[in-house]
Amino acid sequence: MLQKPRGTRDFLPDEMEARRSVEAKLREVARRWGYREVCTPEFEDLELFTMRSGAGIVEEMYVFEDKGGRKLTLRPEITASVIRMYVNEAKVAPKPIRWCYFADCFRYERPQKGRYRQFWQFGVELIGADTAPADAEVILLAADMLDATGVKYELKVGHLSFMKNLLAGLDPVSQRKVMGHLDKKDFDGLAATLGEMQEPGLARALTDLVECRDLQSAFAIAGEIAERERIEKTISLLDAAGLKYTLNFGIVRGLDYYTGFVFEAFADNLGAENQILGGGTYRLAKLFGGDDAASCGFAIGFDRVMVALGEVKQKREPIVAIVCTPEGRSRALAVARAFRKAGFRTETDLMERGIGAQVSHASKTADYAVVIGKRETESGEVTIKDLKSGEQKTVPLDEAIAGVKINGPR
RNA sequence: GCCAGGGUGGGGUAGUUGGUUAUCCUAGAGGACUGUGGAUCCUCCGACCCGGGUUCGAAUCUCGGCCCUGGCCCCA
Repeated sequence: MLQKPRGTRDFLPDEMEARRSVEAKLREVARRWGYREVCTPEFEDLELFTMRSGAGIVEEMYVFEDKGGRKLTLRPEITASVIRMYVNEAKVAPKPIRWCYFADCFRYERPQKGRYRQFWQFGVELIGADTAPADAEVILLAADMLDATGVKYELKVGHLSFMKNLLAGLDPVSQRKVMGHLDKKDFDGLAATLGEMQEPGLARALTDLVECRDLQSAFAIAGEIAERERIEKTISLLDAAGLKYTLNFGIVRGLDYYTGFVFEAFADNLGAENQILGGGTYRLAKLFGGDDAASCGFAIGFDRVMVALGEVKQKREPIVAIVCTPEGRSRALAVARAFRKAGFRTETDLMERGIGAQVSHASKTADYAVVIGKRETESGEVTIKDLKSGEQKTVPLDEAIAGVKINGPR
């Protein structure tokens, strides 16, 4: 039998309804903050991603050549595409630009809990606002969106300038190596590496910085930082808004294109892959041939949020099954039309079953059965049966519709 | 790429010191019945992940692959 490709999933209606419901909550929050949806191609020139992250990421992507010999790739993330789109289409749009997206991405990695080869991201990008209120808005929006889904998480906020300041004396290759240790909290490896570099004194400062949880201490450890005022202003805006977060100056996030604030959120109840959101401030537009617009954005790992939420009880709408005898069938269609017009999900028998078998089927798939037989056709009424309690009554159509409206799903 | 544990009808399972036609529940289809059959009874549908090996004989033992679950690496 044919199988779906490794790391992909099929979604049955129950799961799709749950996903769409969470998606709708995210969309609604984005809408309220003024972030409007954009859409970019599912595949892009390979160069778009290698330009930014180096040739190494080719191993982690779905790369292919089209019939014209173009090197293309299924997008592994969407920020790069959005910024390319900004440079191509919207350079002169009034700033700030507030955009969001919800779309699937592809990475060729080993699947595990919360990690799939096709996965969905809900992200936002704020382009062209290089201020403390801009940074604060994006971080607050991130929290607002996660809160809307009901997921339990911890938000960590950091800023790269502290670490950059401490590492300013090292060459880029050494910086990268040191940050690798810090990202993994590998302090033994850190001390060893710095020892080799004749910089043993740095180990203590970096360890302190990574464990430090307040701004004043961080400044004390890292020394004077040019962005100090901007950082303090942003943090005070977060505090004033009552945001729940912890400061963490060990967040690295690959550094390649992040320039200032970086933040991540982690779900409490996931496995090894528990990061559900990541973002920060960055400058990518210039790399893609545009102006040097400052940007700030994040992406939510939608599938991980769904895993973290687990089996959530969905609010369900009532389902009506029309049950009829052969002589009632044509009126049954009119009755079904009336229920649908009233907004209810309404299904009729397509199997030409007997009335008993229809009720039997309805009891598994619906909340109400509306019986249209010879008697109802003659009287002009309908018999409505509550499939949970078994109670039924024969009433005018309007009354039956009103009853479903009042009582809801059973 | 590496490690561990798994893979039996659509879902859930029994069966593995090798031995008839692979068990049961559920779901699905059909019938009896023809206004509640949502019951009861009957029938049908449908599985040993794939391939090689050992054997008279493999779901069972063995090797390889694929896939699943979780972990490592990575995580833009």
